[in-house]
Amino acid sequence: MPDNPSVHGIDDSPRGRLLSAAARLFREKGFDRTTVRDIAAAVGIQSGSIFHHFKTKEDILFAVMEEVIRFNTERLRQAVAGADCPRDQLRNLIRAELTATVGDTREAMTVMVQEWRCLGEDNQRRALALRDVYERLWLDVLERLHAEGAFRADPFIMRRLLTGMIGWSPNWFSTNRRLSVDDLAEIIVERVVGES
Amino acid sequence: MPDNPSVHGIDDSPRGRLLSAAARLFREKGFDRTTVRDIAAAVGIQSGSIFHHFKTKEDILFAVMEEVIRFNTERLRQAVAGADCPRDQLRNLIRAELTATVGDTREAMTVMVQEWRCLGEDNQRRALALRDVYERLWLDVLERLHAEGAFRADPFIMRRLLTGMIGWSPNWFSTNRRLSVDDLAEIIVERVVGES
DNA sequence: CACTACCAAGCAAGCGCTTGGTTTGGCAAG
DNA sequence: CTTGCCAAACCAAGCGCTTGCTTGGTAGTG
Repeated sequence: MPDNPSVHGIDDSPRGRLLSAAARLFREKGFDRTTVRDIAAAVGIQSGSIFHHFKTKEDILFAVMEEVIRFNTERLRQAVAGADCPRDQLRNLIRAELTATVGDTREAMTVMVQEWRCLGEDNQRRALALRDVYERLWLDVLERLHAEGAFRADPFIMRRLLTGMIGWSPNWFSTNRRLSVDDLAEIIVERVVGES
Repeated sequence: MPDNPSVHGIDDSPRGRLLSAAARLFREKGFDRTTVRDIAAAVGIQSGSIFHHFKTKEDILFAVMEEVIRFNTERLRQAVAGADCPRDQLRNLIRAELTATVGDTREAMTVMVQEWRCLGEDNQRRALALRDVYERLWLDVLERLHAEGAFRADPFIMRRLLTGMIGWSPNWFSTNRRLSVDDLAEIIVERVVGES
């Protein structure tokens, strides 16, 4: 029965332990290559017992995504609330999403980006609704910066470029190197408002 | 027998038609959710007949990736050769990779980014070797720009941010909108050397 | 005794791949 | 012009295995 470092924002009920293990496995091997037997073995139960907690395998994936979106939406809210001017809010947002992406919710965030299409239509719609709230927080700040003349490009497009830069980072960023999350955040800020 | 728009850089031999169909399906449904029966049906043959052309299903995936890397490495070479100063070379590189990513080799490029882990170890190493050549072309130009003082950040990191921005674009960029590939390329250039 | 959490066993479906044989197009010998 | 032949391309059938999920029952707790 291997131990499992739990993902931030998920409790350690049986259901929670299942979610953390699933998030890790989904990231390592992908949703399709992860079997319910893998997940069960990771928390030390029989494969059939999973279906006492979740109706289907896809429901596990959706639950992982739902938890991580809710947790990080709250994190973004505090990031915006923790600064006064839009420029500092942007820095906080980038730090927050970077932390989510390469830090404490890394597993689940990666899963959310990469395994989107493994959800059925209904679950995709439900997840999209949650994502809209999340994206609104970004756009509000970016639109304010744009209005101030901090950058020329369309705020929607700027957000897409940011999503790309930040979303790709788990593929190369390593925590134990010279570059810290704050360092990287600063570099990304400069991609938006220019090197001062 | 449904018709299949062939991917650029792939001929229309039986093998080539198989590759184009596979690239499209891999992108739409992912490697794991695409069955050999799907691919066979897309080109109008029996599932078993596929293994006359490829030893395993994974070999099809690798072949798709190999073709697209070779084709686009050549494209990058011409992009660099087609400009004199590093700044124009950068613009050409961004245009070229954008074209590859949202244009003619869109299917195969997306597959290469997303289905990397579906390759076995050997094939991953072989693909990585091809990618190194591709990345060298980028780094040469970025290092020259950095030496000129066009930007402060580490060229390696700058390349990673560019990979993220460009690699994410197929998830939102639409060909038939106001924004052209060249427009987007210009916006991305400005993320590197600043808005003039 | 009810409730949550779990086990042991296994089913039906779908998967990648194999097998042995058939069709097809080109091409040189008679 | 015909014939014989070969290799490439393909078919029809199905094997062995894995998959998600079901079922019927049990241990522990308040």
